[in-house]
Amino acid sequence: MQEYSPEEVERKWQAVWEEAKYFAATEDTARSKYYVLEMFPYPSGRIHMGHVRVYTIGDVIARYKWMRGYNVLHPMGWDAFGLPAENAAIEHGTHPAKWTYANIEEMKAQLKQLGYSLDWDREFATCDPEYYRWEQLFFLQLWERGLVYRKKAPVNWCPDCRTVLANEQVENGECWRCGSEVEEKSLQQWFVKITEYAEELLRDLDTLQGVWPDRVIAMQRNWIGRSEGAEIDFPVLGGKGSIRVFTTRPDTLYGATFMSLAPEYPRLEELLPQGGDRERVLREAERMRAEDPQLREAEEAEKSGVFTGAYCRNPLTGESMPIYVANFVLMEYGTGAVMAVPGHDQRDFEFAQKYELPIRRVVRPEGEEGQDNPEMEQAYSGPGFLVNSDKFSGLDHESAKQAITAELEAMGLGQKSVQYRLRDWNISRQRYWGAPIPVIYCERCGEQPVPEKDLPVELPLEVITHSDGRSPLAESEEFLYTECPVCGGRARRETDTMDTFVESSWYFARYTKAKEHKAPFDRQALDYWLPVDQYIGGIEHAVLHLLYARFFTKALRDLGYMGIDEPFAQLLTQGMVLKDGAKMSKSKGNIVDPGDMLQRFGADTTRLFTLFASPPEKDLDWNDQGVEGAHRFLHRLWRLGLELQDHLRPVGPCARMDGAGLSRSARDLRRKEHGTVEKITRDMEDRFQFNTAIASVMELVNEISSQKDALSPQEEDRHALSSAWSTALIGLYPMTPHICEELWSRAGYSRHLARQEWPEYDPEALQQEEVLIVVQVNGKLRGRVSVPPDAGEEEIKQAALGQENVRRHVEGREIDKVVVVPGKLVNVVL
RNA sequence: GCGAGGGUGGCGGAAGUGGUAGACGCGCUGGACUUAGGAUCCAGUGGCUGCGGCCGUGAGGGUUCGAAUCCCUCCCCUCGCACCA
Repeated sequence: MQEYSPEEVERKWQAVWEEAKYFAATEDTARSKYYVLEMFPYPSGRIHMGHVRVYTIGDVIARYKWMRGYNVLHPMGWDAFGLPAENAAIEHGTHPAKWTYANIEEMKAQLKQLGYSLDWDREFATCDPEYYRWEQLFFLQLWERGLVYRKKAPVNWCPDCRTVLANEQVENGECWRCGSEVEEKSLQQWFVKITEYAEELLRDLDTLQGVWPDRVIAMQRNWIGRSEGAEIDFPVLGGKGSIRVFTTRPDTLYGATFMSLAPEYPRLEELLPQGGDRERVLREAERMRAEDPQLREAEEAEKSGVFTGAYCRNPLTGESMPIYVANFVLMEYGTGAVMAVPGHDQRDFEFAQKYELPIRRVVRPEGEEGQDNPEMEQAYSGPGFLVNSDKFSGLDHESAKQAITAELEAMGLGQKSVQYRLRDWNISRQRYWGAPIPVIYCERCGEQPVPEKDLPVELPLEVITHSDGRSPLAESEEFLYTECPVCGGRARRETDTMDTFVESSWYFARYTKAKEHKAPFDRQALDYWLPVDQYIGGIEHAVLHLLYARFFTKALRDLGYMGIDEPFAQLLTQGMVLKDGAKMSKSKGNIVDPGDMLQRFGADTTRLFTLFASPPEKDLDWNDQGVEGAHRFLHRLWRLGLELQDHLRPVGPCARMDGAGLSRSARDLRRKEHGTVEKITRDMEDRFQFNTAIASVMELVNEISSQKDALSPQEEDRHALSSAWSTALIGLYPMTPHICEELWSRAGYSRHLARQEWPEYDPEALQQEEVLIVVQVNGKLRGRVSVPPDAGEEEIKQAALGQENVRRHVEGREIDKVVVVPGKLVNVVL
């Protein structure tokens, strides 16, 4: 018998699929479309197990949807701009472009070896000017609409990457990419007004409920950080205007006994009274500003501050409140000034204790009636009723928020306000290998957009990259100097490039017509394919790529490019691939290389193990013995296929047949076959539980193995066997397509599995000839009886009570009642 | 602290609406075939047992004829956010 040779089988079928362009999508509006997409890879060199996992999951879905008759789009491309290319260029003396394209070739070959059903006709790399030119166009159009602006601002600087980072790209004060500690720098940067969409980004999360993982929704909600409250003006004594604060607790205004300002508060100096401690206060504020932002922003950090000598007036109590500078007040959030309510805010409480400031209860918890002025040991931030609040006393705190805000509004000293934690997206990067920002600086005319007809602003390829972070663009005279589009005078180009997250914010839309050269999109193709029906990727992009892409979709919609609000109808976040319980890494030396796996076991085994070892969203601990188990199963499948092939008829899966003409074994086999279809369809359709789908097919294969010799040589039984075998191959095909195609053709089929339809099971074939009834006595398992499926309750009951073991347990005792669940069990209660 | 998700054999993991806990696979044990096997095949495999059973899904309580599943109290783990006023 011929040995199973994955290499041979896989090469053969990959060639067949490629030649026939089986997986090229066409805009066929008559058919329902299904767009399945995995987050595209950065071409780092070779693929790793994380790639194998995500693309395998996507491929199973794509192949399954093909079988369900959908017009499937399953494209692939390259997130090709980015820092590693520059670093590699410096290290190996090559050019980022050369390095990148070489990597793409290598990774593409590996993806092909894995047998993914990708539409390679739509492939593109984001570093191609044909791609990023449209991004430059979007930049200009967003700018025109006021959604892009330039400002000097304190930004996150990664000293290792030698570039700035957006807030989303800083994790615990460290660079998301390299882990270096982020520093603060003040630079002129380009920002995209994502905050303009904060409300919509938050609101539309509701539409993703149930189709996106809860935690991703939670993380985005958290990140956007909407807070409802009021802005309140506190007049400064001495006629120096007023200080505006934002608070979520206007109900506690009567408890505001002092004011805290951020050390960066811009009007600080003018608020200080003449003479006295001016210098000392400014020095203290300076010291706080210099504190390590990491430490300063930690909750455990010691609260400290300095009294400014100035006072403001509480607009409702009329009391004067000392103004402090406090290290825990952030300039970036709200107004940079906080009304301090020590009775009901723990930070203010600690501050008040330290500086001996008055602490007053204004919200009394339920059940503490009469205790309006207790000795407080900590702040109370819960619900309750107002006390010590003049005419508002007695109101519940929620109504008091409304009432007090309304009162302030009437006085002209406040109004409702909503604040977000989300900040605008800083997209400037001080790097070479990215899409140039299409802006020209003219000494006379200032910042000017590059005219659309001059796009793309191409990244010059003849440059030298430096290890010291000098910008090659600033050194390239050809790139740098240009004419001002307004006055024609000598002008300079912007030398910063765009954050690479900009490219990945719209690539999914470009696939709908990747070869469109006159515009970013073909509207018809785009409307047909979008949104992505199933998106798959890592959880690490919960507030990075996934937030940016949602924002870009809405922005492009408003620019008139698309008609959708959300880009990804369903999201699956796959778990990590671990080895020995830890993330794979070079330093730990626990890397499993997909290349090795392909060589030793082939694509089908690698895919099968990856899918079988754990459900997609959970982490997967790589297990070499598990891989061998998967390989063993495929060997068994192969041997079985070769043994059966000459006895099979190409009757198709779930073939119609007369149950009465079948032997007992054949009927059992047929029931198993149809039951398997029912089970795996559910697993594939609703929950992407590929591990249990595989387990079910394994059961069917085991059943075929054990029944095959008991079958009669008659035509009817042979059909049952053929049908069951077809179903097994179809069920496994999305996971292990090569071996299944081969065995399928050996089973006598001429049409390939790639074009085969998914079977429909026949509920009648599921009918049991006898059903096993479990018999319990007082809830404990005491026996089993077989009864006809249509047996009535009484009949089942009698059969159960007739069981010998059941009789023994019941003997001599009175039966209280008998619970009969037809088709399932009998419980005799004594 | 807030938010999300989890705790089931030696291991990965199964158990659509409460109804035989442990499917499928790994590992392990015994056997067969073999010069040999880490190949293949067969049988077994939650724990304890006086072989009648008893105990078992993080702990404790509850609802129910019946709970991994529902309710209450608590413990532990993982991830995310965290001085955001």
